[in-house]
This record gives sequence, structure tokens and C-alpha cells, in this order.
Amino acid sequence: MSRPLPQKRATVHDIAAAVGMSRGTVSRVLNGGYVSAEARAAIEAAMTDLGYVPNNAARALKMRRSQAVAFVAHEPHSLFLDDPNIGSIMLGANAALSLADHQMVSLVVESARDNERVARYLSGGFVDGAIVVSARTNDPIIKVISDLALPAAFIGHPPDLAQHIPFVGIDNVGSAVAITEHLVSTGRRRIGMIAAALDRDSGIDRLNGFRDALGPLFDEELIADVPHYDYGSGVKGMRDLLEREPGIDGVFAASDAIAAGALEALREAGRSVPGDVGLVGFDDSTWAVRCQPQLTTVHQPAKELGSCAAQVVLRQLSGETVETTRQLLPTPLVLRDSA
Amino acid sequence: MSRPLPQKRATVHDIAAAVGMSRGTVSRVLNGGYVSAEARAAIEAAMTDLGYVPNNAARALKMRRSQAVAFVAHEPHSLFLDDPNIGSIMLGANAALSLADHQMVSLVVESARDNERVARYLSGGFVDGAIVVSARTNDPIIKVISDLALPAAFIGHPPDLAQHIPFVGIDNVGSAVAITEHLVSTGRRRIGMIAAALDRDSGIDRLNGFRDALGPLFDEELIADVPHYDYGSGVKGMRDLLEREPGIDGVFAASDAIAAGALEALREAGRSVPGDVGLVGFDDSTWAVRCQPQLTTVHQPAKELGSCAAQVVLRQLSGETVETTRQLLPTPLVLRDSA
DNA sequence: TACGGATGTGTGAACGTGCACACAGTAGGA
DNA sequence: TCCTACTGTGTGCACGTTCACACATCCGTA
Repeated sequence: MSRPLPQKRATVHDIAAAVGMSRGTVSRVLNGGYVSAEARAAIEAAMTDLGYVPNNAARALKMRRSQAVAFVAHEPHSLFLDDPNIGSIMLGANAALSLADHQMVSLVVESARDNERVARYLSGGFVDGAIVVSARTNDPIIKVISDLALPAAFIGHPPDLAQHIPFVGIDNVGSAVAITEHLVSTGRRRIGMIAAALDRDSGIDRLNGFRDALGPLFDEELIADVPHYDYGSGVKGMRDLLEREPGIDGVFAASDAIAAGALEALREAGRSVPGDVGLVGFDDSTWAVRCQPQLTTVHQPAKELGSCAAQVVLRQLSGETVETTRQLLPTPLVLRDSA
Repeated sequence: MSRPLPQKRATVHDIAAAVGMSRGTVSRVLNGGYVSAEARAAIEAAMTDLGYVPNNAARALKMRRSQAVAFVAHEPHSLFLDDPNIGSIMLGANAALSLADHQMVSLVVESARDNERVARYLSGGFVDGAIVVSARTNDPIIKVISDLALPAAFIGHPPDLAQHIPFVGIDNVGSAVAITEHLVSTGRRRIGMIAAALDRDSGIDRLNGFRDALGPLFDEELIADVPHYDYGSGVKGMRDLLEREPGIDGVFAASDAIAAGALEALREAGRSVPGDVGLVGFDDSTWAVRCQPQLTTVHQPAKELGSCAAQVVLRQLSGETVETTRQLLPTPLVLRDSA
């Protein structure tokens, strides 16, 4: 079980000794300060010569900063496969952190074991802050962040038990209202919804927005309830709706993937889109432009969500007090061919 | 620019002082050793009381081990969006590392800036090893890993300049041969290929396998060369092939996404699949079962690639010398409806 | 000449941890 | 009685870094 120690690497002492100076001067070359041109040149030469790389662990220990920010993704299994947004959120966050010369490290939480280990990791000083995507309510990670006052930002699921932790998201209710009103404005009257993930607030909010926007046109019978935001759920949900109400002329799918599945079911049933049925999605993911016809949908600013959350964490790191604890990003409607 | 130091946290000293014992005893309850039952109880009580969490940075500095392994993903923009495999590879790696109580940290490389920062990160002692996905030939990260003798494993793209670094992948040539032979066995004679990513070895190998398998049936005219493994490339490539050879009756698409695009182009052109044209893909991704008809394809063992690479790194970490430096995982054919 | 400031360099301490070692007490066997 | 083995605890040092401080030198000016 005992492991061999890794290869010994050059330290500030080694290069100081190599050029006959003290470690202080070497440190000054690295971090700024008064150093003569000759000394600097000699030290830099020795550094490349001995292949010196500063030890992050030692630096983090002394400085109490690691220049790293965690990106914690929950249940990525479904996220990676069904929701193309998680990748864009990551890239947005990475870009923003990169500009501030911070390293983004993504941590995947799939099991209880992962959860505990990630919580330990977050509290151990390897990261200065965290961006947390779609955590569940009673997540131990929320507790750790709250207890340690770790600079953090949540995306996609506000942490109800720790109201002081900043949150960045979209207005699911408002977006659902807007896209539903679009359906109505195109003359549809028997409008249904394929509602998904009603155990998450994103799913609930989209359904609520749909109900609000429809008002008297709303019919409980025209809600198909499916578990996930994926293609298969879309196929099933649409078949369900068609069976219940053959005269349906408008459908709001809770995601683009669902809409793509619905499109397939409509094709099976011989219905044309947008001729017979107007169909709208949610996300503006790659699904939206792959479909035939292309989807009218709600643009989800995934990249911006990521970079915005990163900014929030970086601001906390630089000592600013973050005032706006809940921030909602705009979600423009994207009008294409499906409705 | 100067930042406030994070909140002071309890250390071994603090809890030792709290119970009137020495730090050594505290260390022993953490890491094992002779401790009396009363002492252990008192110390554990003080730990939860003061909210003690061990400092990873200090531990890593002292132990020269961080219990963390990096997962480096290159150009994730295209990977996350077009290739659903990267997510599965990550999850496979995470599961294997998790079992060995190691933390997987994913690092995204998108820009030259990222590249440099990640290289620094890898060499700084925050991770004990690295899993690298699809690195390019002259990648500075390869150099760092090689120079520091960092335990590592490559996936998807063997590091040509550092032959001693272990590699886990699939036999692209053999897989392409197998799936092409399947096409031939179903009676197709005018068989084309939509070849993609011919700047990567995966793309080149798949084309070579196709050529080898076809033998005298091979026709250079029936190769459509597209840049990426994505849907749009598939549409374009298939239109191209149809224009060049209207009598084409078999197509090998270099990926499932490409095959899905090809399916769309074939539908446009009024060709039925598999009636008029036999179509096969590569990857066995979610695309394969979404298509109508479902795709016959090559199963890419994404999860296994990840876990296998993780095992290789873990073995190096435990001091074993890794003998098999190049390891290819089996890629069974998945026969569905498209050919 | 003396003095203050700017420039350049060395030294000691500290960050929080784990481990080797030292030490004390007890028990058992020669 | 002494020696050894085992249990339990305390102490010093090292990991590699940064920073405050001390010290040294040089220059310009009063």
C-alpha cells in the first residue's frame, strides 16, 4: 500500500544554491521586487536549466489561495447526455476564470461517495471558491460551502437553505409565458404541454408559466408529464397528447430534445409542423437547428450563465461584497420555422 | 488587487490545545496509531465542535501526494457539443478513481492561455497524475508530463513524441474494416464513405480501414472529405456523394452524428434506408438510437476507456510498472436497422 | 561630512501537516 | 532484578513557499 515518493524536483533553494544567491532573491524574481538585471538573468537561466516549477501546494499553504475555482456538476450522467447546456456553461465559466488567471477544476458528483469526497475537497484549500450546478436541496456540499463561507455561486437551482449564497439563473416562468404567448399569437387554441422534470424547480416553473399565459385556454388534460428532458420522453409525451386530443394544434415542449421527439411522433401521426400543429421548445440547443423544421424556442444563455457565475465568484474573491444575490439572465425568444 | 485572507480555520494545533494534548496525538487519531479511547473520543468531539477540516494543501506539501488525478480535455467545444462520448469517458474515469478514493478534477483546454495554465497546474503538485483526452502532437502538456514523469494515460490520441506514456484507445482501423465488411456482406457494391477529421489519426485510421476492407471495390471518387464529426458535415457530405454517384448503395459515415446528417440528406433525395442505401455509423452514441431507422454502428466503449485509463494511472501511482503501454479495447458491431 | 532615500540582497519565521524519534509507564518472561 | 515488548504521548523537523525585516551599497543634496 505504501507508494513510492515522486521524483524529487527543483526548489527555490536549489536554484538559489546554483547561482550562489539566497532564496529570497529567487522569490523576488518570481513575485516582483528589487532584483538586479544580472541576478534576474542568472536565476532565470538556472530555472529553465533545472526545470524549476513552483510548488502549488506550498504556495497555497502559505498564501491561503490556490488560484483555482471548482465547478461542481451534479448528476452529470443525464446532464451530459441529454442537456447540451452543461458543456457550454462550463466553457463560459472557464473562459471567464481563465481571463482572471484562475484554473477551473470540474468535479463530478454522481454518487454519495462522490458527494462526500467533493465536500472534503472543497474544504481542503485546493480551491478558493466554487460554482455549483443544479444541486439538490439537502446537498452536503451546500452545507460545507455555507459553513466555511466559501465564495460560491449557484447555477440552475437556487440553494433554498442558504439564501445568502449568490445564484445565477434564468426566469423559467417568464420565459414559458413568453413562448406560450407566441403560440397563442399564431392563432393556436388547443395548446398542450409536454412537461418534464417536475421534481425540479425548472420543470415546475415552466409548467406554471405555461398555465399562467394560457389563462382560460388552459386545459389540465393537455399536460403530458414525462420524467426527463430527453428525446425519448418527447416521443412518448406527444403520442400521449395526440391520443387524448387529436385536435391539438399547439405544443410547448419543456426542452428542445423533447420537441425533437415530439416532432418524430407528429410525423408518425401524419401531422405537419407548423401546418397542423405549432411546436415550440426550450433551450436553443443544437437540437433546435437540427430538426426539420427548425425549432422556435427560448434561448438559454448557457455560456453567459457560466461566465456570470464565474464573475460572481471572482468578485467575492477580490473582497467585494456581492449585493445582488439572485440574478436572472435574459432569455430571448428565437423564432424559427416550427411555430 | 490585494485580497482579504480567507477566514481562519481550525488546525491540529487548535484542537490539541482545546483538549490539552499535543498535535501528535491529534495526528494519530486522523492517521492511525496508538491512541487511548478517552483521548480519541475527546479529540473527535473537539473536531466536530470546532469544525475541523484537514488542510489538503499542507498535507499535499508534506506527503507529496494530493489524492487527485487530472482529467484534461482538449477542445471541448466540439467534443461536448458533437461527441457525446467525452461525457461517458469522464464518468467512467471518475467512477474508477472514486473507488480508489481519488478525486478526479477535469481541466478544460480551449486556448493557448489555458494550455499553459493547465501545464503549470499539472506540474504544481495539486494532482498526482493525469488522464489526457485527444491531445495534439505538439502539445506543451505532453512535454510537461514527459519531463516531470507524471503518471499519466492518454485516450483517443497516442502521444507520438513520448512513446513511454501509456495509451488507451480503440482499433479504428480494425473497427472500420469490420463495419465495412458488414456493408459488403449485405450485398452493397457502390459503397462510399463520409470521412471526417482527416487531421486526426482517428479520422485517418477509419478511412484506411475502409479502403483496406473494400479492396477492388474501393473508389477514390466515393470519398467525401468533411472537417468535423458533426451532423452538418453529414448532410453536406451525403449531398456531395449523391451528386457524384447517384447509384450509390452503401455509405460508411465516420460518426453517428454524420450518419444522422446523411440520413437527412438521403431523405431529401428520396432515397430509403436501408432499402436503397445501406448506412452505417461509428460510436454507438445516443444518435444511433434516435435516428429513424436506428443505426447499425461500431460500439465505442466510452465508459470503459475512461475507467481503463484511470486504472492505468492508479497502477502507476501504486508503484507498479505499467507494462502494456498501448492498450486497445474491443469495439463490437451493433446491428440495427440502417444496414 | 553626514544623512536620507532608493536599490539590492540575505535571514528567520510561518503556513498546517505527518513522521521519526524520544520518552514514560506497564506487563511478562528469563 | 533486568531486559524486552507493547502501549500511549510529546517534541522537533521537514515539506517549499512568501513575507517582514535587517542589512548593505550607492547616489544626490544639504
